[in-house]
Amino acid sequence: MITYDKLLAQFKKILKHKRLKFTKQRELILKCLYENDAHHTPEEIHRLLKIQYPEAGIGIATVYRTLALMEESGIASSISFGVQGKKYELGLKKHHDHLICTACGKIIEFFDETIERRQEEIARAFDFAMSDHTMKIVGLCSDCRK
Amino acid sequence: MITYDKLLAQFKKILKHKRLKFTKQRELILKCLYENDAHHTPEEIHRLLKIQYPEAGIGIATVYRTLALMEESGIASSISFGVQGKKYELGLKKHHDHLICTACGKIIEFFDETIERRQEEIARAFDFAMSDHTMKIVGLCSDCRK
DNA sequence: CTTGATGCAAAATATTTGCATGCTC
DNA sequence: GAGCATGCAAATATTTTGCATCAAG
Repeated sequence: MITYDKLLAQFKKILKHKRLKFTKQRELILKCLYENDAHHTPEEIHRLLKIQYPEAGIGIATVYRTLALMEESGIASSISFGVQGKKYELGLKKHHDHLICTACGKIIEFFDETIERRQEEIARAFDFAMSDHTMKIVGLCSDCRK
Repeated sequence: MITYDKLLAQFKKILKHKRLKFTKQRELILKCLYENDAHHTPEEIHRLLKIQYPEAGIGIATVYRTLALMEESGIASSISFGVQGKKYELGLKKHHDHLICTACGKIIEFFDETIERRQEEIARAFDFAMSDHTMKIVGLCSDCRK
């Protein structure tokens, strides 16, 4: 897993390249994604930030704007889970896919070489320049079947 | 592809089994999904219905309620595309996955045996009772790269 | 006739935007 | 200092709900 310092450096580099500014809010949102490495909605991230850094007083609009910016730059990525809307996670992790339990909401990440390779072949077959791909397996985890 | 009559029969069967009623609105929404076989948001479906069957005066709430019901019963299924929110399609087609062009929004469906098999193996490996799975490949189609 | 379904409008959510002000660079 | 970023509140957009009425079984 990437260290926070490297992540931060990468983020700063992207900001500089886009001539955007590095602000305390952007740093805290990045840190929040790093430290709470599950998948969170913008609301959840906002709530976490208000609890962890109440003095910063980060507004919800900034959270939305920053997450959009991060997704656009590849620093974060989002995935949609049915009803609950978009959830974000850091995007610089190794690529992976998700298993989602419909009962408890648990999310398990996995990586599978066979699937990765096959996706590339399919994109090629349809003459698609693949920029991203996601796979979700939905079901009941072992705990919830007990 | 399933015929409309078969689809309708299946839908009626499900409704009867759930002790729900077969209404003109539900029929029209089903027909709309059948005839416009792309992927549509609830709003789009509502708009189509207002154009095609203005005299029915179907309300947006009914569209939402009916799509939820159909998804729950497997008659329809939804997929989320980034910003644009949930889109619905008929769920009784053969299972398939999607290629999505980020430039023109085109959606291509495909089916791949290797991926299907591998997904089952992965679910088994994590002791997951898989109920559904989706895969999206995002990128630029050949037309949009020209 | 009983009970679920509908449309409407209001409510609840979710997300985006305008703008005055504050902070990076 | 110039210009982007921020917070706030208002504006939008999206989805759900309450309720009186309608219609299917």
